[in-house]
Amino acid sequence: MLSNSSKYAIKAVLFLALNASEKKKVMVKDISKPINVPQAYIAKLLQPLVKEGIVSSARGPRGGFYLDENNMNHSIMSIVNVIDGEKRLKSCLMSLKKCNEEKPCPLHNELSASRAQILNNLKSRMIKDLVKEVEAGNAFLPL
Amino acid sequence: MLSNSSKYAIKAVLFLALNASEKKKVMVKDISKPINVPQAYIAKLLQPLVKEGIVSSARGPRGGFYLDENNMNHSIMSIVNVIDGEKRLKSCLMSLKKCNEEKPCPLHNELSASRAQILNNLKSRMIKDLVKEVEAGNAFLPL
DNA sequence: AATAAAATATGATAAAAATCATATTCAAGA
DNA sequence: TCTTGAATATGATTTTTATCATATTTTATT
Repeated sequence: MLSNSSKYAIKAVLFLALNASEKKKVMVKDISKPINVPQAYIAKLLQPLVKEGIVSSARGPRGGFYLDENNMNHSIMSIVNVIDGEKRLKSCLMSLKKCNEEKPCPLHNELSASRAQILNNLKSRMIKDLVKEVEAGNAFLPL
Repeated sequence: MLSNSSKYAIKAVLFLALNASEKKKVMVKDISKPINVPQAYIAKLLQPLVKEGIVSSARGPRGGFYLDENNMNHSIMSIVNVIDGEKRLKSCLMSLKKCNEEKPCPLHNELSASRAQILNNLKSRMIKDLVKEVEAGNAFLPL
């Protein structure tokens, strides 16, 4: 459902949301260790996120990555879409092109509801919402 | 969530359940075309399923694959487990080892319920159940 | 017994995903 | 303006997954 890369990206974004700010930028090497993802790998994943405005960055000395208010208003799904592309989440569980509500495949009926729940959730939950949950003590790191 | 291989395997099993029997065995080449999976590939996938008793087979002239009553009593999850291994479905959406009900990751709370639904479904639905749905006209092929 | 038709076993190749390495660009501070 | 510290861009390597090919074994049929 989610690629490894997407999972890593989500972890990195969440980590930044919780631990960085414009005043306190965090360098890749200081992201990679706590989220347990190779530095070069996460560095590469961050690029398209910066380009899409989900993460902010600054080069040079005292540079690094962080999230501002705007960045935090992106959904979790938007992260996945940037990294994995749109269709990964949208295709049916069995990847059947011809499967739809009128002519559902045998797995469709039972699974599509719970699947839709997951997708809705990823779409409607913003980064800031997850941050709030952690701050309220209802969810936890480390990632 | 499901590998390509698992999806193919499920398609093949379903196809056999609907179109083959001990009296009317079906050869790989006659499976591969309708389910739209390369012959050599599906042939390989069928082997472990035969070994695990999810599919029946016979060699030689008039040989082929089919499902008997016993075979049909396996769950969809059992197919996935044979092809992808047990842990693929079991690991958390984010693949976080430390994530659990006591210390859920930020995505856990909202997602675990719908996820559990899907898994339960795959576990409790037997091949014969899907066959019945198709026969009743509530679900459709082609796959 | 010999033949032919099928699955089975094994391994080779190709494609995609994940990981690693390095050169380039930009910005801050001296 | 020079140096240094950081992201950024690009590409190479490795690993995994998917796909293809072929030789072997089994069994029904003649």
